[in-house]
Amino acid sequence: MWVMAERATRTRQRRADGDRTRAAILDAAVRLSTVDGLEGLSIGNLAKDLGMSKGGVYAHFDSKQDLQLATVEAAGVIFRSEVIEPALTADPGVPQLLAFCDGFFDHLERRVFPGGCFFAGAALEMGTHRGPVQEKVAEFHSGFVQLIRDVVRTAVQLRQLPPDEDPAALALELNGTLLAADTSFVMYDDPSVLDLGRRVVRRRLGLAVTRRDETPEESENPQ
Amino acid sequence: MWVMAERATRTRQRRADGDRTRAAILDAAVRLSTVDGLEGLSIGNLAKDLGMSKGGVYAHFDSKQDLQLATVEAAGVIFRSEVIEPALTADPGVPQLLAFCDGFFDHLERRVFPGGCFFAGAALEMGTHRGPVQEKVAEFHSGFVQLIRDVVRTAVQLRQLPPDEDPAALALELNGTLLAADTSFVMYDDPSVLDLGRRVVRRRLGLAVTRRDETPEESENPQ
DNA sequence: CCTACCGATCGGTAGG
DNA sequence: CCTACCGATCGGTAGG
Repeated sequence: MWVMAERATRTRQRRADGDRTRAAILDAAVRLSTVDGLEGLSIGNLAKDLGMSKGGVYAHFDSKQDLQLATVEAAGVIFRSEVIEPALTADPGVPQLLAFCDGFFDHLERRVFPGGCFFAGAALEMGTHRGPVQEKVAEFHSGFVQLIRDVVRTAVQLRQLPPDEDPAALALELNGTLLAADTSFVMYDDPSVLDLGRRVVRRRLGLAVTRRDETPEESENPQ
Repeated sequence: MWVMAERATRTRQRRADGDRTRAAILDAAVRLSTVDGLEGLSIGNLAKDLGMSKGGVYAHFDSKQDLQLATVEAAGVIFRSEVIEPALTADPGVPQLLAFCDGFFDHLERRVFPGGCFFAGAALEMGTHRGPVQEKVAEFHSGFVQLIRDVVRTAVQLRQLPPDEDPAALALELNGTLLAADTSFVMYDDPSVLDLGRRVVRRRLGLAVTRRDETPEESENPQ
């Protein structure tokens, strides 16, 4: 009896170690791939970063593509927990839209990913290389855009936005502002573009923008 | 006398051949790098694509970085002639802003670069790799953004846009819409997102958006 | 999870 | 503009 228990414990322990190692590999893979890209990520570099051998990495992933797929998955888990889920606790409609965007700017500023938004980079890099990895990135991207569209639709129903507001159009605008801010932030390493992004989003959602040099009233379009 | 003339002709001919080869290399380099990235671009692949040897490529470029710098330069010349310069023939202010954006959407649709906007990809890829290449990409990027800001300022002066319009904010919004459209276009290979982008830009610039299912009057914000 | 190895390709050079 | 080569690294495998 104790033999079986002992063996079960050992198996559980070993699996737990394996899972921890796998998680550590993926954590490093997500980090490195936001800097070097999903293609630029190499098993050799990854192993060196972790202080282990290439064979050790291959014990957890059958191929580079397998590693890339798991890396996209792991990045999605991080993005969901760091950006999407916190924003979903805000009130439905415009407050949630604002929370998505602010959460995005914040995750850049906190450098959740050292090379900027994982999915912005992955989308442009893998968009030209059709295959399972591109499909997984596209799936996440379209899910995020669809989520924004749904919340815009809710905001319209709640009369927080005008009835003719096109959800797809506003989703493109908001997503675009996030992408442009990410690009400038990565390029110039300057957080001031994130403040500009925050102001743009507030104005577009019809919210007051407080700046030192103007009163909220002046924000109204006088035409 | 004829010897010098002969030699000059030969030299000119040889230089012309060399220039033509160099231009052909850069044309292929721009094309390949929008698909594989500026780092993913390899001298071997480039030579194979051109049907020449690696040594032939190294006869024109001292190093990969030298090739990358020339590739960014060549992409800039293409982007200027295909997008920026045609737009500058439009009337100053809002018409020029519209022309920049329409020109950008058109250059995607015409597949001037097979892998989408060269600079969108290059900015995200090289943003995390500081050096001469990143600086050249950043220089072009900031020049484009500055150009948009200047034209917004002109539009405000011409009273085509409200006096409180923030040039930096509108530049971020327009640039963002272009980036979001590029990302979706590359990812899903679907030109319909370009039409969505065109509508978004027109609306943001206060221009009539004609759609089958609504009159321009309905586009006004009823709040 | 390791060492030791495979063929292919990388950026780059020598010499012509 | 070519061939022939360099050391380093790539993704991946074998065997333990």
